[in-house]
Amino acid sequence: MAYKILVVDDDRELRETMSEILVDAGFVIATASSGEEALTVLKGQNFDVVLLDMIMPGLGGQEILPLLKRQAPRARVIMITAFATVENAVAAMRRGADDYLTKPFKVDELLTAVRRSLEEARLLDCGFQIEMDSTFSCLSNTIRRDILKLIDREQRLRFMDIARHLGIEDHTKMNFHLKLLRNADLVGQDENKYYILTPQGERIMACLSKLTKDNPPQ
Amino acid sequence: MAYKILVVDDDRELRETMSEILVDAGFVIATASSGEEALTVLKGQNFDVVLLDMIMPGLGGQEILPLLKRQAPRARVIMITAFATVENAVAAMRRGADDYLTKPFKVDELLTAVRRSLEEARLLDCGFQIEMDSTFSCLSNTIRRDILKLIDREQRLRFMDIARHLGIEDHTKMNFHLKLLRNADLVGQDENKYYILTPQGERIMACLSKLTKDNPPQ
DNA sequence: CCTGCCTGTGAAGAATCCTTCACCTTTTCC
DNA sequence: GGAAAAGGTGAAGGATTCTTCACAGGCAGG
Repeated sequence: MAYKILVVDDDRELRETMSEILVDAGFVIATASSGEEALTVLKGQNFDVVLLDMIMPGLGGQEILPLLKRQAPRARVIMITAFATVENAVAAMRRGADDYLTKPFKVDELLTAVRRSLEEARLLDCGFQIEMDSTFSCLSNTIRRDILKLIDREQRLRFMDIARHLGIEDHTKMNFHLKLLRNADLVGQDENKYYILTPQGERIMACLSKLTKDNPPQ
Repeated sequence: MAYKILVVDDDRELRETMSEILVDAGFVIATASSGEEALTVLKGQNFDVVLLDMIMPGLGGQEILPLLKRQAPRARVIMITAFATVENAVAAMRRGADDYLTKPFKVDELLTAVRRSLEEARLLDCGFQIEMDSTFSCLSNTIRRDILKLIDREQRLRFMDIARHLGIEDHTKMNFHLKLLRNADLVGQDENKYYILTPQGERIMACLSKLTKDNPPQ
């Protein structure tokens, strides 16, 4: 399963050079000579990485970056420019680029950046093959979300601590919800039976904290 | 409700200058003279923005950035350095900094960066005051997730299109789930009764697409 | 007008989820 | 050792959620 990379550059020669390097390295390549063409190509297929020139006639890299991210949110984007300033680089990253390469670059730099992006994508995705049904049905219950929030804040808690914190006097009820959380692999227990978040649980909470604001800045 | 900013710098003079500027601008400031101290301060309270010097004795900005993000995922981090190269800037952004400022900076640059970060945080948070129960209980059901995915892909669909796409022969069943999705404000209908995603629905799907990979790169 | 299809409602029953109760084992502490 | 608290199980019943069925208005085309 070779990784697919889209090379977007108006300079035909550079496009072909990059393609050659990447093909030699075992990647599957498609090219586009403009931002508009890139968006069309992206409609048809999924890419793992997009190499995007900043400066192109018509829509430049800066302009299509947000469109591209919307079209293919899972693709990693590496911006390429000859015009490297700190401000430009920061601006590109702020807009959602994942990495930034300055022309001229060495073959190794290109390959390193691509491989690193792929590696990061793998880390992001992977281990994250969630059992959606159990995960979301866990999250659909207020008590369970409160338990998660509490453990997330306190790091490690034991059974009765959770019950008291949340004012749940019936411990069998707690147990019922804790069991569901354990089955969904969102919480686990350490060697001393303290309840803790699993890695999955932590990721979910990180994601959740972006969707809510229950501690608004006072 | 003034915004709270944490200034982390080992240079006392600069720390005080920045504090003064920011206090004058109406922010509430705390300071820390090292990475370690910053983490301790962060334990006690929530900050909206952290200004973080890259180069400090002991733990430098680079090292504490991930710890800081873990400790306070909602805080926006602006890195500060005298040693500005494109590589450094890109590296800092890749590690999770939200912006990057080079010393020496003008008063305006500092204030602009801070205000922009706050603005972005507001955009991220806000409009996103989800009704969690209904949202998650919607997402906990496979059929409803499939409906969302389908609408997300096709943009606009009418009732029977959805039913046929998903192979649901009983339309009243579809209707039941659609009603829940409408109540949770995840899908809506346009003027021609086509079903579409609401802004909320789109945000949720964007978030979801990061958590799953149902179109793995072939 | 009538027929067929699209879209929708309300209600009854099936399936699932949540709570509660009775009961049990393990740990902790006096 | 013994009492109290912690931590856990299984089963019964109530509360929700999901499916199914019967029914109906709106709208196209013959």
